[in-house]
Amino acid sequence: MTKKFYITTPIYYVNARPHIGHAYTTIACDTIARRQRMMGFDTYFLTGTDEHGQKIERAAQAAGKTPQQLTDEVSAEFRALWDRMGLTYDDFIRTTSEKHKRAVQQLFRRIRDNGHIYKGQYTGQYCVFDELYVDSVGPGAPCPECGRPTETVKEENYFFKLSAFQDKLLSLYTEQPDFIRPETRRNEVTSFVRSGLRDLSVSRSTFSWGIPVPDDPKHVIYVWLDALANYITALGYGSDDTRLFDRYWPADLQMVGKEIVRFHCVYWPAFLMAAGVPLPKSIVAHGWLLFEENKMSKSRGNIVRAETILEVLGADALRYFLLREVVFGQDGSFSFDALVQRYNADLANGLGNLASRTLTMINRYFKGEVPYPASGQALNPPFQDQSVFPREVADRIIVNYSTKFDALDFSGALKEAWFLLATADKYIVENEPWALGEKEDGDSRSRLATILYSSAEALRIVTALAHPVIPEATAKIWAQLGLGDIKTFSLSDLKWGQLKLGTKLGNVEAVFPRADKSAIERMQKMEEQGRGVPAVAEEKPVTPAAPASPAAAAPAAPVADGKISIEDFAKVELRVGQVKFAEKVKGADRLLRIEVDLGTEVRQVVAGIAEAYAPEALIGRKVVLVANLAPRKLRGLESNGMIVAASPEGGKPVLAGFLEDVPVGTRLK
RNA sequence: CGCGGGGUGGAGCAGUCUGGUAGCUCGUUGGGCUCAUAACCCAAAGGUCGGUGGUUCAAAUCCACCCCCCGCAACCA
Repeated sequence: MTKKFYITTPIYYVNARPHIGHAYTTIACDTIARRQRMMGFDTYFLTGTDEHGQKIERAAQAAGKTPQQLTDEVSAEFRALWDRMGLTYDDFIRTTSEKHKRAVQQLFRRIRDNGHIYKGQYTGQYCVFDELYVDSVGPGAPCPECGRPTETVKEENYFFKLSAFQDKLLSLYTEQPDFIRPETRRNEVTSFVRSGLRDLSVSRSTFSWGIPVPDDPKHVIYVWLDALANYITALGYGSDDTRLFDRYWPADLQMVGKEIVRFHCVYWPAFLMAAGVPLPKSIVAHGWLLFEENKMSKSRGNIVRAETILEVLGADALRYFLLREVVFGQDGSFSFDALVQRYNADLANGLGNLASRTLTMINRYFKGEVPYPASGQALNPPFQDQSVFPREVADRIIVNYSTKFDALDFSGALKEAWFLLATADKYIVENEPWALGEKEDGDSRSRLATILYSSAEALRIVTALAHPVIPEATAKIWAQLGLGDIKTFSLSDLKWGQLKLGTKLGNVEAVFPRADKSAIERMQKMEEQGRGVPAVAEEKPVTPAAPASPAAAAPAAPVADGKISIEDFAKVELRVGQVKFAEKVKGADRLLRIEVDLGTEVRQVVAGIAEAYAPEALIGRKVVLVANLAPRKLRGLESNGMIVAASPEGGKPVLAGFLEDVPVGTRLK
């Protein structure tokens, strides 16, 4: 019986449009899934979208859409991008599907019937952004996760007895160390659980965009319970047809971003225990992708979309870069420069060039047929040592590659494979096949045959190993080697010497044309054009995982090219004001309390410019004020407007002003 | 005492858990080769591994203290 392998990505929250961070997670899973298939495992690969919750409800409202319309759109975008990238998921689950909804209710019932859910009263602070209850803080306190103000809620809720699972979870982490990888994340989770777990509210009655609680439809089920369940509902848990569930559950590997480790490593196993469902074997957390050392965020305007890279360099380039450049599990850095450099050095000059030189010579010297190595087997030829390819290097690399790949050290595994490429390049130069090609004698011919056979064999092995990572190009090289469809090759059989003599080569052409500087410029330009107006303050990093991106107003899709209409601009009321009074806000480094005369009234504004301006220097100065901004409390002081300043990256703010005199109160337009 | 991540040749990083000759990629310089996508190969220069102290036969690695940088938050409507 073949062994099965079930792998999942997080389901992506549809409040953010897909970007390179989502792609990173999904590519990693796709690569693992491809390798498992090639190794002969019965593999099932799940991804999808998470579509419920208050954030979505509000975002839809802001965009003038129904929640279903919004989620339909964004979910389709994810799916379209995955298809365009050729990702080999077996199912794409949506939490708004009927199948999922019924199954989640089924799961809820099971947990409740098992006595792990009770009804209680909750009064406290809630962060809409993180869909998180915040314990032991006062009204208006900032969310400990994201810092946004929490909202006070008072509800009658259903509670899950999470506290009862503390010991079971701790022993799970101890007895099954691979349950959380890498180790640093396991330590974090362990100390979190050890510090004590509170019962978890698992229903909401303040909004309706969710799955109704069975027998009590005033409530909807907590989005995380809803979302996490996707991993089993997609397999048919809680439905009439549980064949997939029986075949694939428990999951072998569940990939998550480091920011949602807690949900997957604490809540998820607790829910499953409560329902009497077996636990997944391993939750693997990866790091974040930074852009040129900085976090990607909408407000920075430095989010990179996968489409740009696909367009210019292709999916393989992106896949290779992400898996080779980033040490898996740690944060990694993305930049167009680094991408193009990797592409040229490793793919064009490395794999592509070895394929090109090897295949060209076989075509030229042996009319396109893989030549017979000397002495029949080529593997023990009578030449001086350097004519013999060091096949033990190949044997060792096949083993090392597997070991590292299985430990999820993609970068290390690829390094191994590329060492074989370098070995082959060196081997070719040392043996100068082009010189032998000039000669007609039998010895030269058989030496030449050995050399080219060996080069082709090294190429074949690297191609097979790299196929899960760069599927398109390796499929082409495989065909150029005359080996047909690489999908039919069984990776577990890979070893030196399998290349059949006399194999007729396919058409040879470059698989990785070199990229020049214009590629970088093109990608940068595409990103600039693709960027919309930065949404409201949105500082969450680009993370692939579920509730990744945020802010209610975010997906209120701007006009296609990111421009706004004059009407949109007119909504912002900018007026000239004069500073009447300014003082430092006590206990704050950067804040000034400023009274600004608008002609018709004097406003109190709190501005974060104390580092750049002394209070007394501001008095009498004319400034530009956003006059119709909603009031906001800062350090306990109400701020009624925003003073406009240039905010250089990393520098101090510089106030906007006028070179000529303007009357106080004048509107800017 | 806010949380987290870092400080290793010019650049970017690995190595730190499990002490034992400091490694990789790119770049630079010189040379070789011409089969190949101006690609490939060889060689060289370049590091007191942030600092101080400790443990040890031995410290980039373990311990203590300190300095600096970057996110995030407090306070940037």
